Amino acid sequence: MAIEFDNNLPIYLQVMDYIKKQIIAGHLKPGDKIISVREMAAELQINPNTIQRTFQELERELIVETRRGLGRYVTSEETKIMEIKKDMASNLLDHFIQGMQELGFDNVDIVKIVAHAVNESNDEQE
Amino acid sequence: MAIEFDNNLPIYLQVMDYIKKQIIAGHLKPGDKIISVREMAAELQINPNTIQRTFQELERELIVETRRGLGRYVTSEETKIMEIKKDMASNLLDHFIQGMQELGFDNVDIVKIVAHAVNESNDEQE
Amino acid sequence: MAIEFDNNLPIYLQVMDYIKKQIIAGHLKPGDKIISVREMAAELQINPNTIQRTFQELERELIVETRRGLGRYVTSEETKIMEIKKDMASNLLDHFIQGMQELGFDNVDIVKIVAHAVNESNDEQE
Amino acid sequence: MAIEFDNNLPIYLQVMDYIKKQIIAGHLKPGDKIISVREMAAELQINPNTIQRTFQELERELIVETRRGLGRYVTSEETKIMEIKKDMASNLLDHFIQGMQELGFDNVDIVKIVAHAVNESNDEQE
DNA sequence: GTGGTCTAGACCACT
DNA sequence: GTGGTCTAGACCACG
Repeated sequence: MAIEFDNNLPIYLQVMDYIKKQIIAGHLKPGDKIISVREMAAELQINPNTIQRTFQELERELIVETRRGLGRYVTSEETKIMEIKKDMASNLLDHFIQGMQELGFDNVDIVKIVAHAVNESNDEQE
Repeated sequence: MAIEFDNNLPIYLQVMDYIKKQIIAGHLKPGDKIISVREMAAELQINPNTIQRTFQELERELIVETRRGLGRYVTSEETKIMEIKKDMASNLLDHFIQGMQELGFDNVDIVKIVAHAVNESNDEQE
Repeated sequence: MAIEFDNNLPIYLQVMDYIKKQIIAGHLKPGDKIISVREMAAELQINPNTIQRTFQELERELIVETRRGLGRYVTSEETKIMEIKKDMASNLLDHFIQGMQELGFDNVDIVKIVAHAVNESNDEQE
Repeated sequence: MAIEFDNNLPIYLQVMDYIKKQIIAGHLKPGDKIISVREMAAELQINPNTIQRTFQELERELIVETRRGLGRYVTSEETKIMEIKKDMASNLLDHFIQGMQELGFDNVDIVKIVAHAVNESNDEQE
């Protein structure tokens, strides 16, 4: 449950990312109640206000909804969740490929490198 | 020549990255003289203090060296440059693969997605 | 029967307004018995405590009176009701005119705009 | 420069409104530099964080833009400003007319009342 | 000097 | 108990 924080990025953004991934991975399902701000703050060892900020932003992105006095819930719109997954994947991909190209790798290299890395990670799993 | 800045990341880190990529891509060669802080500040529309900070860090990483009275130069150690390239590529790769796995893509998916994206980027270039 | 709540305003104030309007519009007449807190809470999808608070305030404003063991009733003083109507209208009017003036509309503009809006609303009704 | 705050509405929303009106009224012109968060906080006797929140929202609405280390500026897009004016006027109008209708005033009444109020305010000015 | 973020702790409306 | 807002004061990156 602990997040490894990157000091160069606002915490609330990193927690947003963390929660989005929890949703996409299915650990938080559409319509699920989300633990309270105070609880999550305690678990992640972060100030409640920072968690509050996190959810404020997630709510603005329609990923989460608040019910007065009851708590917060994951949006029940499955399409929204698929959309987030696509967006996040697409961002990762663009960032990676553009970065590799700027480092002078050509397309063939890039595919090879990924294939190789993936095989290694396979070996580890076995 | 303008960098698109991400407001959520310190500018000096983004400029460091930019310069490293210039070196690795060969636009700045080992031993090359680097333009002055003021010049670069003007080009990138950034405050000279921030550029100064950038070079301080690059110097700490032994990528750049200052010769008193002469200016700043790219390190002439080619091995150092190869090392940076490897580091940056490795960071990109790890970040990408870890992220994709957290989103629930398996290894086969990941390779497919990259291969597909790379082909598209080929088409654009033609 | 559902109220559209403005999240930025206390609910009990919004329900007070709603009930006052019901009285003024004649849907609740002087001396009428008011449905129970529980019933209203269920209808408006609000917690009974909040409805309770609403009536407390309405009682303080002498718009509603509690008869022990019998329930709550709309005040039977017609003058009181006229007074409320005048107050609410006057508040609406002041708020509107002051706001429009702050936006730079002069008096002639304001009358024109209202006349125009009212005609449109006429058309819709036909 | 002092705002009369309504205790039932978040301060940051009231300050947002205040600033929008300043812009629409021309006291803040497109492209103008806005006084610093700390300064405005001192003037309005509000905590700087609350002002910060105000501008965060105004920036999201594209009414204000931030230049790193330099300060905040009113958007230079005049169309945006006209748009805000129209929105705010339209909100005021809708709120007023709907409210009056709910109080049982018909369209003719409403126009009469506004015309009368406006004449009074004219008399005061003379 | 500027804005951006974070912590700490408080009060409120609502369930 | 929940979330929403506000205050107070701190540190950081940037100019």
